[in-house]
Amino acid sequence: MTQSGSITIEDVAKAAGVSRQTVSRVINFQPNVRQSVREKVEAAIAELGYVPNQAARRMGGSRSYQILAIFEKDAVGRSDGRLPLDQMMLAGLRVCGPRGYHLLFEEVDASGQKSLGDPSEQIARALTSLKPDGVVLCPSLEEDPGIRSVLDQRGVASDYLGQRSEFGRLVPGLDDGFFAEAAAEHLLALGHRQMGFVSGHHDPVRSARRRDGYRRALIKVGSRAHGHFISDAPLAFDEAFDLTRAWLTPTIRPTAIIAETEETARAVLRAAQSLKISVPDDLSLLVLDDAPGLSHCEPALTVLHQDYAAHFSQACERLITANTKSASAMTDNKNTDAREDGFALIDRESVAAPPRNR
Amino acid sequence: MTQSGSITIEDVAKAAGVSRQTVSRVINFQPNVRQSVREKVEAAIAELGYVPNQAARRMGGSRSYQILAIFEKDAVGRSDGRLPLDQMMLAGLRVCGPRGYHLLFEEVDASGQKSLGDPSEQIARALTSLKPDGVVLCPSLEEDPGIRSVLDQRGVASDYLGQRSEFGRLVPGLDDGFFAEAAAEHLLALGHRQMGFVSGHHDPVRSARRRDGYRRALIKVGSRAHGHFISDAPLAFDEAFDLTRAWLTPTIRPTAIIAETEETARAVLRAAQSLKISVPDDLSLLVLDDAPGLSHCEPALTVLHQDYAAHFSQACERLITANTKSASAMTDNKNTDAREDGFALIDRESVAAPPRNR
DNA sequence: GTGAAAGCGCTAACAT
DNA sequence: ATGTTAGCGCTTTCAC
Repeated sequence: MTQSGSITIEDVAKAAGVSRQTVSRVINFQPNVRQSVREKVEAAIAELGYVPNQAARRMGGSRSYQILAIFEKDAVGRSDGRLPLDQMMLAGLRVCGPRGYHLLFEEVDASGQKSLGDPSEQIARALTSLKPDGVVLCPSLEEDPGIRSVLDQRGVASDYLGQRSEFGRLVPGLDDGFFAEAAAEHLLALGHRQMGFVSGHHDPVRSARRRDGYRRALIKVGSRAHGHFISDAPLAFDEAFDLTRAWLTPTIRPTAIIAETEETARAVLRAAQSLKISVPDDLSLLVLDDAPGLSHCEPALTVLHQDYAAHFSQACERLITANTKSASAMTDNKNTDAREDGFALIDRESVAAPPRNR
Repeated sequence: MTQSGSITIEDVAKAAGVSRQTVSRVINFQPNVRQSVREKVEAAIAELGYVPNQAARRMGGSRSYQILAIFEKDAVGRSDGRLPLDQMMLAGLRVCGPRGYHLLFEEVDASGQKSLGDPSEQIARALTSLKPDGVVLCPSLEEDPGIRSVLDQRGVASDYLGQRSEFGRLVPGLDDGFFAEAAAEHLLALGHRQMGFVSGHHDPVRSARRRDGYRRALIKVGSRAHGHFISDAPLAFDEAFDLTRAWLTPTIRPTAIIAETEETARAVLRAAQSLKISVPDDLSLLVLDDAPGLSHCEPALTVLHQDYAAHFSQACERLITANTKSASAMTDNKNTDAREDGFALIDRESVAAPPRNR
């Protein structure tokens, strides 16, 4: 069926009795091709099993049908709130594939490798080698001015996971503050007022933004809990365990705790168990980071998590759309910003109303 | 510093006062360039910040510097023993990047999508579009004859995660039998004889191979436990819980259990707890699948896991090496097969000698 | 609406 | 050991 010696656009042109150019127009969905001709070409394509050669497209034209995702070495992984590269990739693949785009990942290592140069040089190299149509900068690379400027200089389209407003301006990057605020408000709505926050995130800056969001939510309803029940930095398991025990021992204690990661959540849970404090009857526990094992805790832990995969695929989509649009309509990108919230609640068994409300 | 209008091989040639071809030879580490000339060219490259254009290399030559990893939709993820795509990608990137290769991932969906055609057609399309130098077929795609034959026809180099011997012949694919055998032997060496095996793997075929390996190990030492303490199919949490309780209730009961996944491990642990059977004092628990939360169980769970990332990066490496070799030395690939075992023990707290041995 | 010509940046094959 | 000549398969630009 499929022949071995590559089938080129030339072959299709010949088979359809048209010029290469017409075939090119058809495969690129460009105008100025009569319907009848288009159909003839499409038939020839189907019959010959023609598939355009990616490298050749890049060579000839201006688009490369490649989008490049760049992430920081330490920012991806399976613990402490790191990015779920696997899920992001799957989501990205599913938007890129059908549109004929390919997705490439590149890791940059900020911790000064000598031979490779600094991160922006690494990226510059990748850009000239690959000439991607767009790049997705994963957190917290979007905050690196050196990288941003390389991208700008080259005029490479870039996008990010989410955006937030900072000092009244919209800046790229996840809105961790809003996210934590939403988490707190979820518990507030249930009636909780004495509410704790245990940090565990690998990125102290993002973690601090989350604590701010949590504070805002509590201040808004006039609770002073944020003065008492909050860790002032990301904690490891043992620290989180000790801190939680300290919170839960006195009579006045939180009725709900937000744990930033799987690890801290397990610590909180164990601390509660050690004190015979029942979850969720006496204490609600909300985790900001999902993991498969969380559904097999006793009780199963309720999670509100940032949907990194959705954020990522949306970034890919925007990049592709911008690329396609500018090629034809070139409508001004007024940045409609109908971005989703980008987080999702998985309601399991660890969150309930506070005791006095029942 | 770095100029915007692309710097090409031509620019370097001019700057170094040589021909394009000589520059090409230098960047490809080919022979027949005088040391002095080589240095002049290298200097020019460094000065101009030249980086070869990937697409152009593909167009001109026969190598594409791309390797394509293909996986099945349902075979990757974070539960039930699925492939850790993120870790594989990182490992792969780290071998490909330094050698100038790029890594692409492609998902195939066996569950008959109409528009895309069957898996081998999807792959055929990717192959003609990308012309990768090699492809890594992830489990259990290596068992699909249709896919293998597409690869063969096109003469695309392919490699796999591991290999095992089957009916006396070496076939591609992970050696799950040997792996489970090793797990059982680890416990056997500690003195366990009554040993259970709880399946939970998403792939029943691989799971069955593991159970066989476990059986072999027990038979080898004359234990009959494999007749009693083994699930006959992959189990979900509740089933694993019930089965384990059934095993642990009578007087004659296993002193060790191998759980295939995080989920089943948690089920076993809970079953033991519910029966007040202490782990590891009365029961050892060995898990075949790691997850971050496993180190925060009570007790922390000991894991022996297949190192998919290592398998994957080794496959990439072999592909690249073969590609490079054939370009210069073309030594016959006698398949030295110095492949690693490809699994690793993470010794935590859930495995100990059986009670009677202490 | 369609076609012809001219590259894109590189490497293979062949000179020299 | 080095240079020259052809392309690779596509898109762009510009004719028609």
